[in-house]
Amino acid sequence: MAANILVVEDEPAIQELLSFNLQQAGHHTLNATSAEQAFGLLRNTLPDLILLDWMLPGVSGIEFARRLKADAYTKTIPIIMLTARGEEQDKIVGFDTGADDYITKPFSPRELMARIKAVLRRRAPQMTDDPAETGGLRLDPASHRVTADGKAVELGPTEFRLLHFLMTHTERVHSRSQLLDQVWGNQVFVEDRTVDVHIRRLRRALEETGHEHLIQTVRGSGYRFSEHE
Amino acid sequence: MAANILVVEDEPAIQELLSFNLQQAGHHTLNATSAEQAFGLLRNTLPDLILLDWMLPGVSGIEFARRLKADAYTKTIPIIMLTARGEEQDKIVGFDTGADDYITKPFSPRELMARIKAVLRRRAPQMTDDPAETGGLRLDPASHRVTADGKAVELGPTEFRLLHFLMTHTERVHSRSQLLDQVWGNQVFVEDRTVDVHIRRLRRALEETGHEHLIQTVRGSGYRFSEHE
DNA sequence: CGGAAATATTACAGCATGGTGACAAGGATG
DNA sequence: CATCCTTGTCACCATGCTGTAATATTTCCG
Repeated sequence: MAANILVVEDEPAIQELLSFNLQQAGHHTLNATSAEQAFGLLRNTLPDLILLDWMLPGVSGIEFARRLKADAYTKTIPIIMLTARGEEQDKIVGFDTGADDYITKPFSPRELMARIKAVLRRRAPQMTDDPAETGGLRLDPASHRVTADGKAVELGPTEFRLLHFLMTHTERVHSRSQLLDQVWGNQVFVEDRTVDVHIRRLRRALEETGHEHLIQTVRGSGYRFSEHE
Repeated sequence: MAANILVVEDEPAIQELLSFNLQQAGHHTLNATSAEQAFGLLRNTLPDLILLDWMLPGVSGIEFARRLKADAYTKTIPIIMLTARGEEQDKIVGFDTGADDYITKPFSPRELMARIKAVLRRRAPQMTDDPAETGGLRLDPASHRVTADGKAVELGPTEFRLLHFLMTHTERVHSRSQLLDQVWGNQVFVEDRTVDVHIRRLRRALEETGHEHLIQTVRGSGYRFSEHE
């Protein structure tokens, strides 16, 4: 868990309710009461998910979502729409703007949490605390442990995050800059080549148990985590 | 157990019934017959849980709950709602205000106690008086005693609470700020590094019997209680 | 085969992080 | 009032982690 979630909601009571429940679940929250304020916050940090009220004073929620999806920097951020109206028509329009999910008031906190987890699982599996298990490796985010065939693997913080991302996005090539974005964060300025070094460190740690073949180089493209070959 | 429970209920008969059962179960009770009176009591002490009647003269129970959840000082207190109406609609609104559970009159004392225990366990397992036992350590909240392989361990109050929390949430990394929230309380402002010092004090106390390995550092993340390694 | 481009590997300096002991303020106790 | 205990903070130190650059190796292609 531990995602940064931006809540855009003008009604203080609901704002409070949402923030409280999110924090209870271990997330960090950013709060905005209008689309304008939200844009200001987005200039500093990009959240992992946005909870967005349908109806907002000034720029409406739906217009806000449209703008986010039009901007390359923000268009990948998952959005969950909140609305008082439960009409089918609205849902369709909501999805059209790029909302990833939809929840109608009144809702139970339990349901909201379930949807958040579902969206994060789809868009950013490494953000949840579900254990990942592939090719003899097991990585448990909750206890922050990695084992290879049952034996403990020692990793530094960056290698841990790197492996976590790779294990939740297997059988896929990731370029160095994609890895920097996903593992380091999209605002960090670091040499592309630095990725090579951390891949090296990760491989060395996996050599202990002979699992280094899981981390594969794709010449000209990047790296891949794969069970095959 | 031994939690402080605030009962907000205007009907004397039910008030009496609740208080009696709660005290029977070893809890301390505070009584209020209206939301106004309850607010007065909250200025002095924050209870561990609130039993709240849905219908109250003056400010209604649901409005009372909403206000509690809007205040940073009280918003973390679990609330169990009492209502005569068993309609589904009510339940949904109840959860919206942040009530943690729901019970409809008439109810059996047995059921009520079970729900109270469940809520306390969910919100703060270390608040129940179930003894915790792991890796040779035994911590008994009721007698406020800790033993390591049968030998007594001397701990200060903070170290006791810290160990209690860790033993009820093992095999999991806790960041310093999570520990501050859970062990110190979320209204305290204390340096993150203070946690280190108390971890040190806890470890030193456990060194006497060679159990200090149970408290593990996860560099860059926090601390963990674990039997392994 | 020769050479260029891409990747692997190593070394290292700077920085971040956690461990530790000391200490003063505050509270409880007698 | 004196004393003891607890608590939070700080300063200092040791260690681990990180990014970069320099060097070695591999791969690809004419």
